[in-house]
Amino acid sequence: MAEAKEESKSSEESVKLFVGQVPKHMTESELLAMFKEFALVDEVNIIKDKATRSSRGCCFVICPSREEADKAVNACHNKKTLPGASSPLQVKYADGELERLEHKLFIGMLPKNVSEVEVSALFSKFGTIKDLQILRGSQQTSKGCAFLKYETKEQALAALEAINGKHKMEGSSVPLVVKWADTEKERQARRAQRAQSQASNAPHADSQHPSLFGALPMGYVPPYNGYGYQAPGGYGIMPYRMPPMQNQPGYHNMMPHMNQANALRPELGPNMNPRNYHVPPASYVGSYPAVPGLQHPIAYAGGMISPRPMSSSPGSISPAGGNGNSGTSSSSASKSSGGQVEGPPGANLFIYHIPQEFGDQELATAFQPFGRVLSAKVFVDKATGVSKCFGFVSYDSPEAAQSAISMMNGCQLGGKKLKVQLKRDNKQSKPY
DNA sequence: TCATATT
Repeated sequence: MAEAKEESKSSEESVKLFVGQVPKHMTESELLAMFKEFALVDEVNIIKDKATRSSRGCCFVICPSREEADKAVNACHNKKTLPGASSPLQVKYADGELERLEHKLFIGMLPKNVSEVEVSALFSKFGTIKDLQILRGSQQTSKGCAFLKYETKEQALAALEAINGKHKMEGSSVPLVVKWADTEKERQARRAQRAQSQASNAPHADSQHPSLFGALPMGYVPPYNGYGYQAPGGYGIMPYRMPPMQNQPGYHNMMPHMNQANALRPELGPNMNPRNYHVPPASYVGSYPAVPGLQHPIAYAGGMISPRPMSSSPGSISPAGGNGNSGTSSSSASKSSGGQVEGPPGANLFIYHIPQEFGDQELATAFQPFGRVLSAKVFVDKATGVSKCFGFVSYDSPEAAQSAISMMNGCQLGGKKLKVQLKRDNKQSKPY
């Protein structure tokens, strides 16, 4: 009441939390009310899909202080499951937030023989050092870089500006590098970037000098011309100014090399692998409606699927009459900016033991013959981009899903047998 | 082995 209207109070000490596992139907006020039971909260922002404006199932929560933020985290993270969610709330500092709060510095180009004491002596001129660690390898040998935390951002900034590129430690011909430490996100990006270039380059190309590599900043451009250390060893700085990472891991571009996999690509056609193309039972062929480019749904049936009589009406596998599927695989399945499209109850499949090299496209293609595929998603590890070998396929009808189960469950694809089941249903029937 | 998503 007597409280002044708090506009955007994104002050230095307010803290942003990221919250996952938020049911898409919840509103910001509902969430605000809920979080206020546990901590002071200034604001809740639901994260929405740019295109559809619908909730992406997560939100940001702004707390006035770190203490309040911690209260919210401790009370909610993995502790509460909101109605309709499949797993408990995920409540954590938003990307970059911890780093921003800690004003952590990275120090590079340290001579290997320099110890904590010497680093401390130099940097304590700018403020009280809260934390300092020199990175060391197996024999405790210094990696030539360190992380350092001050109590305040101002102290860190002062040190950064005074020392970066300017101060040479005794016996060193090269000035120290001081920059804001990478955020977790940047580290992940770098990791993924490296994994990717490793996958596409010859394995001998990675002979970077480790300490130099670690010292080179990715996003930070110093206010002066160069660091001074690029000349001596002839190491160019240029390669480190990388473009934003490509989120598509290299294997997405790999052609599946198994013959069965090729058979899954209508655009390649079964004739690419005549030896692997098995003529399907006539009854099945006859019952399958003529769809351009899709006339070989049984290609992978060849010897792989136990020839079971189709007990359900053959018509039920019709891919949603007259869809605009003009032949190639890349049409209806992969659309929709980010969010997965879910089909009606009973039309969504969970699939396990998907071959490692399959991506969304390949999965969609594999399940296309049984009906209109609304979405197909293979799950990949966030950091490495490696497939987790499971995923989801959604159809527009339960009949299509049943057909896919009967044809594809137990089907040997790659090394293992597919497991194809109805997706578990998390949503409880709406109470009114 | 069942949707991990950072305005």
